[in-house]
Amino acid sequence: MPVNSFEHYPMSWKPDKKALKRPFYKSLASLLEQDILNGFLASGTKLPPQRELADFLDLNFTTITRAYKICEVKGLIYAVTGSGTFVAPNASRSITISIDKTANLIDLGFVASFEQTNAIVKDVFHKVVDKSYLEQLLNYNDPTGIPHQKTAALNWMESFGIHADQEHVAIVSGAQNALAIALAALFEPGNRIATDLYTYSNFIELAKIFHIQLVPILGDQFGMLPEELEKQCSQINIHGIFLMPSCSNPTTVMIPEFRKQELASVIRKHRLILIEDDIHAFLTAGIISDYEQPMFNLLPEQCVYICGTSKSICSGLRVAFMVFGDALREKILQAIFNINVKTSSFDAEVITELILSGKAHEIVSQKKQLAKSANDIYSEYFPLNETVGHPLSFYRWLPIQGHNDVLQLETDLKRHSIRVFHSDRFLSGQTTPDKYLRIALASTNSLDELKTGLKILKQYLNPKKQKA
Amino acid sequence: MPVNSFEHYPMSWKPDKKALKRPFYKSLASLLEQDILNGFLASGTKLPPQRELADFLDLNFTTITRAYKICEVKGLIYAVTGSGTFVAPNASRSITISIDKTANLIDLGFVASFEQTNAIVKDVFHKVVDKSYLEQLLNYNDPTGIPHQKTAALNWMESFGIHADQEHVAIVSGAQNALAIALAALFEPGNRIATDLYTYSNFIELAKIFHIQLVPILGDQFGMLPEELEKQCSQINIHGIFLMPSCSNPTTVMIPEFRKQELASVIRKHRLILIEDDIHAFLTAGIISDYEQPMFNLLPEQCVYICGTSKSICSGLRVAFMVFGDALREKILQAIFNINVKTSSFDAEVITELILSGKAHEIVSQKKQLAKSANDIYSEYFPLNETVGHPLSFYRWLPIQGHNDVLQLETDLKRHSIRVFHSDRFLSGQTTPDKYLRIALASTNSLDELKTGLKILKQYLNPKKQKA
DNA sequence: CAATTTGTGGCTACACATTTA
DNA sequence: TTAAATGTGTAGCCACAAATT
Repeated sequence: MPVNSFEHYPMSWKPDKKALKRPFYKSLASLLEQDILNGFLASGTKLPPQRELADFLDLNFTTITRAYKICEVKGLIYAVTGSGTFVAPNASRSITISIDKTANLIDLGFVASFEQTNAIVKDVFHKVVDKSYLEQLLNYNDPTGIPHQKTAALNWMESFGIHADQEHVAIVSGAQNALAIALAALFEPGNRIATDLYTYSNFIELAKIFHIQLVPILGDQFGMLPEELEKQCSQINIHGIFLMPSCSNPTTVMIPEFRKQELASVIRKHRLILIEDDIHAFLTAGIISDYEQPMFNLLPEQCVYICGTSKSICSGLRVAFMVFGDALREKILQAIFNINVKTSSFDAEVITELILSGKAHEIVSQKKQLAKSANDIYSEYFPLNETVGHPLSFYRWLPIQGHNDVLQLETDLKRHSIRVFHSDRFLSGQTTPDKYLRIALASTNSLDELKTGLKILKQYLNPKKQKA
Repeated sequence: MPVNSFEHYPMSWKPDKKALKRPFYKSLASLLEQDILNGFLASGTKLPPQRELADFLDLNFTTITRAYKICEVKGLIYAVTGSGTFVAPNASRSITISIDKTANLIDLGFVASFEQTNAIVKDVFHKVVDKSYLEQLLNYNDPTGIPHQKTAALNWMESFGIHADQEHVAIVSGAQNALAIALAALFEPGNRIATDLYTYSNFIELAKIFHIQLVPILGDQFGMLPEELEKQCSQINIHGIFLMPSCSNPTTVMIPEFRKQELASVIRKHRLILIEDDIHAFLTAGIISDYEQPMFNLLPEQCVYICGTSKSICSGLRVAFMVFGDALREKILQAIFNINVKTSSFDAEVITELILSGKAHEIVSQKKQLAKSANDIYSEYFPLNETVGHPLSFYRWLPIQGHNDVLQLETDLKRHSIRVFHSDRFLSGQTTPDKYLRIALASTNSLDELKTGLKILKQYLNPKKQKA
């Protein structure tokens, strides 16, 4: 029997003692999961401390620890030593972001890539199907890419500062696919990966699939703070780190060279595996003055560099390049064979042809121009703070106030024909008081439609000013 | 201190007590892993019982359990209640099978798909690039397939007995990719999946990646034995089952209708999730008299049906169809978005065009003809046992004797310019006394090359007869 | 800065199921 | 058939680390 009565000290969660079956820890975890998914326990709710709940249920407190752990690994709750256990921000729903053309909405949510440039790609298809070696693209050969395709890939990445050889590059089916391969190849369930407080939501979901725990690290305008990373690394066992130095998703933060060096030194010291998603390299290298090199160059033996072509060249062709050190090579190749077998050599050939013919550069400059225009339009509605963020980003990070109910805000805006995502979707760990919206600029059918969307959004967020 | 001295009772493995650091269980697991990977402990070696080792190391025996468990999940060892713990057959190497054109070998190892038919595919490419809607294939839209592509897919599968609607089919990047998606979507680390004793080696590796334990189930000439499945299910908690009813890889066993019914009833009773890999449907439906329907029809709500087009139509275009019940739909779609984002709409369009134009059927009949010829050639060298196995299989399962050292046999044959895989690569669990070779018939550049290969192989396996 | 709260991780105890002899 | 051997799974105990007060 419990020693104390808890009737006077209300606990936020009082599971029915009679509903508990053996094994207790599984049964309790499933009760908690149900109550969270059914909405009885809202995001951010503090759960009873382990010892208190144990006393209430007349169990040993480590049995509660076990139950809480199950829910934590599922991403339903998170625990902070010293302060307690809380219901996670995105506990009750998936935050995977995918395209959605079913409703007739102005899409400021999913980040596409100014699909207007795809007309240029069309021509190249004709050229590729007339190649004499077309038939050689249709078999199982060269699962990581045909040599001349890899050469083109290396050529493409050279302008971003990447230097590698044929043995240390592989062609995979898009950047997201590369992330899945990296997680499968290099991490195990229960491993921890450091990320920015706000990070790419599909990476969060991917981590959930592989049961990898994300450890949010504080940052400033220059990206993740090295001393915060150092602190976490010295406290708990962290295995990897995920960064998008050229332009973080969703915050648009660029990491300058000095910060890259500092971070690299912490990463080196603690032997973390760095996953560098450089999907925005084409918007940054040679354009932004601070940009010197990818972090891969600083840590070649403990880094996977991922360069997707969906944002820069063509989204429908699912092609990305992975570059990796020799120490990681074998594992990554195995994971590629097991998850993809190979990537369509035809798709890779079209990308190759686009690169070699110079059309890829043409597309990139068109996309840059479109990004410039879209950002100009954006700044008409929401003036940019000059000191923060990438000027050509395909999305913007808009601070908002007084809209704490994420689901409500997104739903409300849908009623106004706008699809947009709230910052809580991008939270890698606990919730924060600051709230934002990520506004995709590259997904509308035209810049005019973008204008319409931003106008509606502004009116919604700030109705008084608009009326005046 | 240990109570007994073990100097007189030699244990197969005596870890150095002094090398143990805290935490003991991790330290011990890593010692064991090292000794297995370095070859000090050979496949099949019986490890000391948990209690005995605990006594020797002066630890509690459940600490040993933990250490053993870590290695078991990694696939290094396997435990059998009552009889002990043993080093796994494929502990010290990856058994992923991928194409390898680097050496100049006759490939009887990797199963390709008579790539001679790819010339037919070439023509269709020209037709597709001239489509008016080509540009619509180059964006992020329709991540699970464009409606008319799904219609073609359903059309294609209808002849195999599959009936489903647009909402319950998705296009993914090949059958192996579909398996990865199914495992990611529907299972968790530590879950168990029942398989045949010998099963598709890349599925074994995929299970390792996702930390899913395979439970080998005995079978006979008609496939897995329902009573054996029932026995395992009632003993331990099994979550899923993997079957290739049309033609098991590597054994070429076909499951007849009566056995499908029996298995389905056990699967239904224990609510297993069935992963049905029907990559050989095109060789079976309408050809083999026993074939009536896929198991998906018997268990539509708890089955993922996977129909790859790499073996039947074209291997270089990475396209497979997944069909699933409503209960599994949401999870599978999420996994597709997270692992692939989407599959190239262009590749899917080529497959669609091949299906709609009837060229796919033309390819299939050519492949069947080639398979027939290849099997005829095979039977000249190794007479077929009429009662077992698929007559048109792209590979054969050859019983051998006296070649227990897998690595040695494969290496020896490589020296004779033959690439071939030993049955141990396909073992889902403990080792067996019977030994086989899987002989791929669909991967040589010509049927003549196949003849040469089989001749060398026969000579190697049976030198005396050859001399006579 | 010390005491307290709260979570983490590792080792032990033990009941139980299956297999083998 | 029974006893012994052997692995499985759950719960409890405890030292400790971090954060809060």
